[in-house]
Amino acid sequence: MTTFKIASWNVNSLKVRLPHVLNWLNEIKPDVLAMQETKIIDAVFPYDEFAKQGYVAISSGQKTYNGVAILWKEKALDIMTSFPGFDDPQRRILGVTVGDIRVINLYIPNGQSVGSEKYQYKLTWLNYLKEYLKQELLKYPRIIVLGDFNIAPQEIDVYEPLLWQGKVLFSEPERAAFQDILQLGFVDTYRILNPMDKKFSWWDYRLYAFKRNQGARIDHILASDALVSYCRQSTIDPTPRGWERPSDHAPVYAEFHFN
DNA sequence: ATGGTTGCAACGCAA
Repeated sequence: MTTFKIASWNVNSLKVRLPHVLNWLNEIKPDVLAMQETKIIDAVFPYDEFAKQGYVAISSGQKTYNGVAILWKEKALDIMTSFPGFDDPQRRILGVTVGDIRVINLYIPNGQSVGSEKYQYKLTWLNYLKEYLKQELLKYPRIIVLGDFNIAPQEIDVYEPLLWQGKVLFSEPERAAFQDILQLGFVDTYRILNPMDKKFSWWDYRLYAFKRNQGARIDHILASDALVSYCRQSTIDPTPRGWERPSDHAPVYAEFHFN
């Protein structure tokens, strides 16, 4: 029996959050950590700090905004950093393969507000994602798609559905795009294993949102149909959100048990 | 209540 623990965390600046990330890795010891909003270029990525804890890092970063990275205990192959035919300067996707598992780390655009240019970019991005995942499923049966989706899939995933109605992160087109992705052959591991739990992964920095637990579940770990039966646990860990100078997102992680 | 806070980097932008 081997267990495989995979995590995702929007760190909102790896430079600022590095101590939190190192502490959390030491405590939870995931096999893989996918990070978003690293906001750091590859040349100054803190590879050595992670190597001390036994992780190899791959970064697809940029200055100031966006940036994704994956930590893994083994060598990763088939690195992918942008959709075919979409020359996007924003570093938002990182796909890697280790063993027989394909991992796709996402920082889906926030969308700013419904109807804005950034919202349109988000929907366009989601279309490219759908096409890409469709192709990936033909190549790899075992896929984990995880990251900051910036989409709360259902009413149970926001603190006050009436307040969120029609708003960015919860609008119908975004939620429909999320369902379309599941339709390709993926399962939201948190929701299938915790059908009634109303827990959040992100809280706005403003207005004491975390203290009031006014948040949304927008960070997800999807498993392809071939992997779902091996997933035994999918968790949100709100603890680091309460630490000093936190990210606005909590880490999430899922555990798979293989024979 | 159309605010509020954080990170970046530079006096605004993105989240």
